[in-house]
Amino acid sequence: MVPKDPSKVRIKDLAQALELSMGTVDRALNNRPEISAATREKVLKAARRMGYHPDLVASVLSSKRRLRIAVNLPRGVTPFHEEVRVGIEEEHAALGKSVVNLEYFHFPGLGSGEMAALDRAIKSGLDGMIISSTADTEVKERLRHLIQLGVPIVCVGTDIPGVDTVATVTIDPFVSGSLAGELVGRLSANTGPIAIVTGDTTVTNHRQKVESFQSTIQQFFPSLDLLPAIEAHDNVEEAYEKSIELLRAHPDLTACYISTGNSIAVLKALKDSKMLGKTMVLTTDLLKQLLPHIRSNRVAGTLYQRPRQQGATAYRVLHHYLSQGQRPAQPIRLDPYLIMRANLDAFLVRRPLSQS
Amino acid sequence: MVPKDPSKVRIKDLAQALELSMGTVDRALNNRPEISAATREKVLKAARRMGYHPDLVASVLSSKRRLRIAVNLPRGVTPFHEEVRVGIEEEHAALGKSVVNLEYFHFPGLGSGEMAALDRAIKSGLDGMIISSTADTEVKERLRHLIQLGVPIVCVGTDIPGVDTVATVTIDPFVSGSLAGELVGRLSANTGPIAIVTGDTTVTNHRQKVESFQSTIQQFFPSLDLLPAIEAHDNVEEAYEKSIELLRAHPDLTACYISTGNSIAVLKALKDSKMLGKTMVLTTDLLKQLLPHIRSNRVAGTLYQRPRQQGATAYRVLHHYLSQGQRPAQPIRLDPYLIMRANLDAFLVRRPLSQS
DNA sequence: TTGAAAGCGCTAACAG
DNA sequence: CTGTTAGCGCTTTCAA
Repeated sequence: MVPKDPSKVRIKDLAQALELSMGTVDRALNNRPEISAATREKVLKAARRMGYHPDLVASVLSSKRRLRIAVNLPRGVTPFHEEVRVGIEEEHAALGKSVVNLEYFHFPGLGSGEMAALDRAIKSGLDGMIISSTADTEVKERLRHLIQLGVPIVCVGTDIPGVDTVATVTIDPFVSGSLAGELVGRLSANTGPIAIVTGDTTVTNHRQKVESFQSTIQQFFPSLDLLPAIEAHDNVEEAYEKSIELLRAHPDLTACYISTGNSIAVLKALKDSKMLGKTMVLTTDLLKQLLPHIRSNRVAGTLYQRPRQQGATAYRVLHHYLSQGQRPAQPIRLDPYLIMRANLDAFLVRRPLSQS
Repeated sequence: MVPKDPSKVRIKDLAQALELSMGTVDRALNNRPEISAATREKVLKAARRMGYHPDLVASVLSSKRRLRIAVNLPRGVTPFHEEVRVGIEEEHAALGKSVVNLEYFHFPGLGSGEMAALDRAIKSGLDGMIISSTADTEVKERLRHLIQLGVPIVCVGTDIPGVDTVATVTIDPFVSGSLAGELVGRLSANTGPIAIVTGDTTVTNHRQKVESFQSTIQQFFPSLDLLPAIEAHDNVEEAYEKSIELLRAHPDLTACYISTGNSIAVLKALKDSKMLGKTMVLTTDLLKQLLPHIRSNRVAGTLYQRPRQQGATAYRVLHHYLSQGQRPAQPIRLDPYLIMRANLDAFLVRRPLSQS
């Protein structure tokens, strides 16, 4: 242990140097309204010159308020979001629960009850919000409104086109897509048709994955026959129907890259078309039902999206923005983990899968 | 924002309930000596009963001391450790510099000056320490002594056999080794000799990587001819000599997995033996000199060890131990990133490589 | 061994 | 618009 740095510049020091009161200095430093522009400038300049840095600990202790972060996520349907929630919770604990109040607003599924949950959250008053992607235009409208009111929103999992979030945390679509391309190219026969099943190409993140995958195949494996991307819109039926159709048109499908969470439906279509085990399959999620397929190599591998880390990072970014006012310059992109037959069990040891 | 929880139990509440002073309660709660065993028990019981939880923010603000964490790492030789340092620094900034004082004790290389740096650190007094692996028995002796004095030590990068660190942060050797095995098995011809170059098999982490790799090959690719592991002891000359020897004995080497940071020397040996581009190579680091080899596919891929994340995690774990007294039950293991030709550039975009 | 009281640096309520 | 002052919950003297 060591004594606190005595050379540290405090509000009191600034106040003395400028012959102002601590209250005034505080007002200038924290952008409070009750102060003249002139004094504010003077204070800010002095603060910069003297090297003032706010002491967050003291600030938190002193203010009788805590930040309120709302978490709007579907509950009980997608394992991805269950994991995201765990990550948020863990980071919340690590960063100190005494500073932030976490409040969950669940809804039963993507697109159902989302609006109501959002309205509840808004009504309860909040300083920031973590959400997952949404395609609902009405929801988007509300989000834009929230942002206008100055409430920062962090989106986790995908981006939301048309909504100016403070940050967006996703898997790196370029790394993911190009690695998928490389693996498909190397691990499958080097001729024949290659399919890619995605969510919705109006979502930037989805589109970038597709494009990276495609350009990797074109550049390094030109002998493969790249089929147009299939959009399944995160819908089980749609994914199944379109996959069946695909397999009818291409009964010799060499490989299939499922770039968002639709693997189960696609696998079912493969099975029903008697292609399971013949077509090389690369997925991006890690569901319980997927494990036997990976073990038996019917699924060559999965580019795990690390939902827990995504949740933790989203929380952290929002926390940082709320306490320091800095938003990340770039979208935040995590690198995927490659999980295959051999490393699956070593991976799972440290990472109990949530049910479903 | 929301008012602070008014139902929170404070020291003052305990004091009032027990008809003691805040000072006495504080002494009991923090294991200070100047208190009778009887009152201490009474206080602790009441604290538990009433659900008291210390407010760390207030505690830090009030105490005139800060934690002192020493970082003992080589400087200017291994890019790995440069990155580890960046990670430590970032996490330090994120977790609040006002709580901890970071102090660096550098030394010029693994095994040189390490002892002196350690002694300087010890003499300066410290609450915790982050170090990297060491093979030096004299250094280990000192570390054990430090631990006996109650100074927690977190080891980053590898483990230190025989030293009871509070935590050890490494890449997951099982995931890493088995994934390497899978990739070697799938991406190389399925016959011929396979080599593995490691550091030092007395280091648990190194041994586990080797064993995972071997058992994966044996289980899934039995037609490959697995050669005994080569130990290079993180020494450039040794790595080169032994590789040359290896290649003389096995001029048809199918693949080579370099499981610790010796890739450059091994690649030089491959080149000098005219085998570069013929033998499939899998590495674990990401040096500047390696990039052209990855781009040209002479190196099939690298299982990146994420040194920055390792540093950040090490800091975080130590911080947590120092403030909460909890040590992780298990060694902390990160999963590697697979980097290949196609995703290399997408990966580097967000991650400027340090020089050398 | 215990109690009383003065801060840590900042915020917020109130007065001017 | 600005100044004054009383805390936030805990630690740390200093006195008893």
